[in-house]
Amino acid sequence: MSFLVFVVNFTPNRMQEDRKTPEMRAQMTDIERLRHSTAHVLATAILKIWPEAQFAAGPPVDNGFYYDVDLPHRISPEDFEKIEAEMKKEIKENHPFERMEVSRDEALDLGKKGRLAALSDREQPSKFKLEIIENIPPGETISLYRNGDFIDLCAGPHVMRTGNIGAFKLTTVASAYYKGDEKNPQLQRVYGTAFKTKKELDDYFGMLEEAKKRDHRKLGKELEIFVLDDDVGPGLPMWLPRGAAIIEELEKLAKETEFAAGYVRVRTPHIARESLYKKSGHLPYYADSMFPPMELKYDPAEEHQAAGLEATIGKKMEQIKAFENIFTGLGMEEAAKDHRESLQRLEENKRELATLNSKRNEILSRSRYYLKAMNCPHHHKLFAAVPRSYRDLPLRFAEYGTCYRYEQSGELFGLMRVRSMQMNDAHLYMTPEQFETEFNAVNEMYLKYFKLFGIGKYLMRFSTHDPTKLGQKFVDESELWKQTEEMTRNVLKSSGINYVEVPNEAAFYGPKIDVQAWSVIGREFSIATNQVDFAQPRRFDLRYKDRDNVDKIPLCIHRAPLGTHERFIGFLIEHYAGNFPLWLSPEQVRILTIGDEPQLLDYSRAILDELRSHQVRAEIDASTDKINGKIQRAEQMKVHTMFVIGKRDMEANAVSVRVHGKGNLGAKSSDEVIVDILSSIKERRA
RNA sequence: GCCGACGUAGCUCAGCUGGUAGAGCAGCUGAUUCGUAAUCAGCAGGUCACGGGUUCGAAUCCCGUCGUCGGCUCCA
Repeated sequence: MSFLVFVVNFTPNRMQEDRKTPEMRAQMTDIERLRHSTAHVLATAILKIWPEAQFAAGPPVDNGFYYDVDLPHRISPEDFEKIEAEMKKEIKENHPFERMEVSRDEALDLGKKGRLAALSDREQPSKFKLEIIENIPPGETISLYRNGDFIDLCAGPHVMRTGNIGAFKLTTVASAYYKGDEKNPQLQRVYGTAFKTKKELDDYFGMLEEAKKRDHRKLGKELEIFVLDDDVGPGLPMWLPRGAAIIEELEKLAKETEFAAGYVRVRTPHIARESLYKKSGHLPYYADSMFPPMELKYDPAEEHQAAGLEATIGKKMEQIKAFENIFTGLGMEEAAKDHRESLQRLEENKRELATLNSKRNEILSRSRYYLKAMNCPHHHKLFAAVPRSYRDLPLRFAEYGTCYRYEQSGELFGLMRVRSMQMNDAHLYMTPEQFETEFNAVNEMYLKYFKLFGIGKYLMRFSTHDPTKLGQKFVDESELWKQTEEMTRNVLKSSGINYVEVPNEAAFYGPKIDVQAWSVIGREFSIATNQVDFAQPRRFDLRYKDRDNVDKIPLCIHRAPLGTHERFIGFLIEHYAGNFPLWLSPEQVRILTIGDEPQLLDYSRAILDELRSHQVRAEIDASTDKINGKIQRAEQMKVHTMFVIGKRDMEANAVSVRVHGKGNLGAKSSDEVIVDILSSIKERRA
């Protein structure tokens, strides 16, 4: 497990993208400094091969560094050898990294001459570097770094000499939008990594190899947990029996936990009319993430009505046009005088038209159905279905809801990013006074789960809104945003939970907390979420009657401590490397018989039946393979416990126990072993 | 969605610069009766992702589509 450490970095990416002050840069660790210097050497090498290359940014990142370059030649991994050879030369020459401080004008002058991020003056200016200079605040020192002929605009810091770079390797080339904005052109991003010694570099790649063995896509296939089939569709995983078994266990866990915490379970359909998502406010903010709607045929009455409206609207449009033509011919002021009556009628028509249009839209909207991308609107309808009193609150609706999101094709990734998912969802409705207790209880639920699964490295991200994006990305309720964010921040502070605040990442309906964890592959994922919603209860006109006999709007929390089955199990596969604890193990016990004598088989089957009668997922391998072969196959499938049963065991009323990863534990009384197994499952032992 | 790479039997992979497919494992059949990580033999498995094109001839070269992967953007 120790090799997990290298991927863990508690700084969220988004914050790294912010401009670093010179003070922050000075805090660069030794390894970051080394990698940053290697990025300069990379640029030097690329320029030796392609002098026209234009460089943008070249920072150190979690496991290495990159440099963004604009170059007509498409750099491919086949070019790496050539580039690395140039880099080695540069390192061998052992140039010092010299820092030079220049005035803004000197910097601009060099940039215009194409001398920044270059080996010499060039015809084309260093366009990206010039832009960076523009963005350096007035008071700040502008510095250049030189190694050999290469001069770059750079705040540093660097290692002393290129020769200090002990070992490096280019890893991949990908594209990246300039400044991370989709609207900007794409640059080529060359990635590499560097270490002080060759051994550290080799160890790093060794660790990557180890990590690959845990990849949930690889293990998921080998262990027969899930499949993705092209005919079913991209991002639509199907669960094989072994995967479904894990799902069953997670649901059991969630249902027990939620029941004990006072939740009640509800069930809702997978689709809903467009009108529901108009009401919830999802359509303007979320439509891109939803599958396109299904259009149903109107029923004849509605169709007739719609056709009628269409005709009426057409007529009105013509009338208005005719009036407008007249008025523009005469000039409005005169028209108003002469045709006051007509003008009034025009206004009337306009109003009528608006009404008719909205009626027609409503009819159309009622014939359009969406696959649900979230469960909240359905749950809100359930809240509204029955008159609620303050005595009913908090009310906690839980459902393992099935949702469909139309994720962009490039986002799909094994089980971690899919288009169909089942969420450990619940919506909690409460009075403002109950908020703190409820919110805390949800956070505690996560922590309890994480302890159970042995998830030690995680980060709570508190996402808030960006006031400049009210009405676009976030509902336009400035005051309520402030209030709920303040409320949430206070709860977090007083509970003492560690968290980082991430601006501009809230849900459209309110601030949220995501719990981020790292897969062994080095990717970060939100696996759990806890979101405040002040917007939807208003939109759905949810109310409860308070003590003072006044209708009030409840506050809502959306929460999913176990996230979705897809992502959570993807995460668990990598977390456990497929070696699930007994309670989660898809196949908990496999009985391996030595030989196939009828008496022995009877004895073995009786034990199988006993296990199954206690809901233990048990199988028997009564094939004619040799015992070593049976063991090999069971071990490969990572079956948790094996009962090896031969004549000797049968005569002693025993089984020989073998546990995956632990080997042969010797013969034990079968009754005792079963009791042990049952208690391990019941207690969900690690 | 964007840029790039890749796509050969259920799985893991061979298949040179074009001459119309091969191994191991898994599967099936039979033999083997074996005490803690593979008993032996035989059989069967492929429209080389899909659709066009170049060519006497395409798994191999070109174009397009789909999918997967590495990133970017986005997210549970």
